[in-house]
Amino acid sequence: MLIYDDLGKRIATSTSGLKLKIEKTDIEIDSRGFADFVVKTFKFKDHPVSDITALSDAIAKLDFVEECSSTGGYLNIKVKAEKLYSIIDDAISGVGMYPETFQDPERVVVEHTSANPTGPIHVGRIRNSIIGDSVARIFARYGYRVSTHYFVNDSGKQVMALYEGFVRYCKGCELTVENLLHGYQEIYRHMEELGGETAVIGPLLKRYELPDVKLLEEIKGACSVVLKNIKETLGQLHVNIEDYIWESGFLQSEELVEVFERLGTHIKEEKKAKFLEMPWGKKEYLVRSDGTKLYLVRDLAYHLFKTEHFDVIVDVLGEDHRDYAKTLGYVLPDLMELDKRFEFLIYSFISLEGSKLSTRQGNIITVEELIKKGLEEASRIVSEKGNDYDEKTREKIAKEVAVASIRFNVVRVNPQKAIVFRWGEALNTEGDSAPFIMYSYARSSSILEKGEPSEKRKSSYGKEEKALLWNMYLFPDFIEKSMNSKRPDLIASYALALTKTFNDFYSSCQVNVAEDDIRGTRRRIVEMYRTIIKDAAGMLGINMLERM
RNA sequence: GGGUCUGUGGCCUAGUUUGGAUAAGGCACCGUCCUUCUAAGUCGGUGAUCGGGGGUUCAAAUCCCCCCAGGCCCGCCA
Repeated sequence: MLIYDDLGKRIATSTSGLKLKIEKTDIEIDSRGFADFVVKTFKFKDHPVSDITALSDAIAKLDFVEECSSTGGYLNIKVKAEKLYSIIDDAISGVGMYPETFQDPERVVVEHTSANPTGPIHVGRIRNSIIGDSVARIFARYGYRVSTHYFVNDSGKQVMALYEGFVRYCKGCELTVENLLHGYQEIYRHMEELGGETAVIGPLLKRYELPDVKLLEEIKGACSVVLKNIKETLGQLHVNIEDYIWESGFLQSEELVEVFERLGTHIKEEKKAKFLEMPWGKKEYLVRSDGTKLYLVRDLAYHLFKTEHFDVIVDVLGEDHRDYAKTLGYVLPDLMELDKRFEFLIYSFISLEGSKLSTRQGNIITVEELIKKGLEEASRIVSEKGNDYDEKTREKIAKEVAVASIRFNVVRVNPQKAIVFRWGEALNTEGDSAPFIMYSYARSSSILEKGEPSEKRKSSYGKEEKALLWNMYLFPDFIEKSMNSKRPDLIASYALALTKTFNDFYSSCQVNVAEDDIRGTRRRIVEMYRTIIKDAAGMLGINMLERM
């Protein structure tokens, strides 16, 4: 959990002795520029005006309240800038961050990406990784003990097609991603002439479940090659997944046995096939008529495994898995009686304008390609700026800018909303973008680097200083909201809004040329901003640069 | 066909959970500001009956109903 001086809560508490008591939820953060906090008093119709006045007076008396005025059914509360300053200053002086994180004993696992290792990761898939990685970072920032998982599918028809395609169309070739992908696309192109999926993959499935250890190893080997490529790509985007859990590991596992035990009498049978019946009428199959097991079983075993180590299990899934998530959300707690928190973060797809993304059909834009173009674009911009940075510095700037831009342009959109991939937007570096944030950070670094420090502090604050302090004060609120709703885009909007208020401050408040007390205060405000914006960007996997 | 999610200026996005004070940003376009700490920036301007229609309410982008358009799902695939 987060620890900070919650002024809204203090206002609510202070009204406990009044006729009109308000809750923290009655105190809203103003978004229209009337005040800092706002209370909608028109909601309290059954209270006489005198109660509202008493409420207003009580709030106005609080030591951190600058002003509390009642107008047109609203209570507009303005907080003292010096209070905001000291709240943030104290936290950063004490623990180096605002707000402070109190380690929660609950263990959280975020499973994300989990793309079939049948080819390089493409732009349609990357949203999963970016959202998943950001959510994991936000949970960790909030105070949970977080781990990340990638569930590697090396047991299904797709990977068998990958293996078989390589054997048939690339016999004797070197085991590379390109050759594997070629074989994979070829086998799907010729599937009809070969007699269909059952004829081609069926025999492999049987051998797989025996299990034929040699086959298992060979398939896993093929998957490893592709997975290595995926890992490298993810790493470039600062997505580092802690554990890769192999699906084949559950084939003969204790967990798999326990899944069947726990499901017990819930399992129905029809023509030797085993299935579960959902309350909404759907049948979910566990075992085929020929005795081979379906993905659901292995995934249930994997989830059982997760409950042995974690308290909160978060799955990041594409919208095509919405119904599947509903199934898991029912089977795990209700049929298997697992008493843990299962949460599903469903996101909509990134589509290509006019065409559909498909690894099988070869219609993809790979993330490698996206990063490459992003790097070229960023390098071009860095050169154009005409700074006197050396080659190494330029490369570093271009790399971080490219990665940050790509991540930001994906993460800033509400996961629920679909994204159409457009090059111009994917690599956007102006306006509402990562470089806009990074640039203001670089400027703040420059301010601190150039001027003289001062221990003196001033006692009054200007409009822009106050606005910046207020927005910084609100940081914990946004961390909480984005954690609770599993929406990293809220952190992205926050970072943009905070940067805008910093830019206002920057353009109207001179720091280094000011008198000692003003300079001392302003430099400290700049330090606070740097700490907070870097923290926020960090939750989105964006690394700040001291200069750019 | 059934289910589900989405629809906000020319384009992209926030606001919808918990209905209220001028619908907020960005891109593009027009104009402003580098002899003040980095112009990837700043300031100003043009531009929205919030998909359409009904309803509830003193009050609707927000809640309810119907319709339209688009995404996704409806496998003994994963």
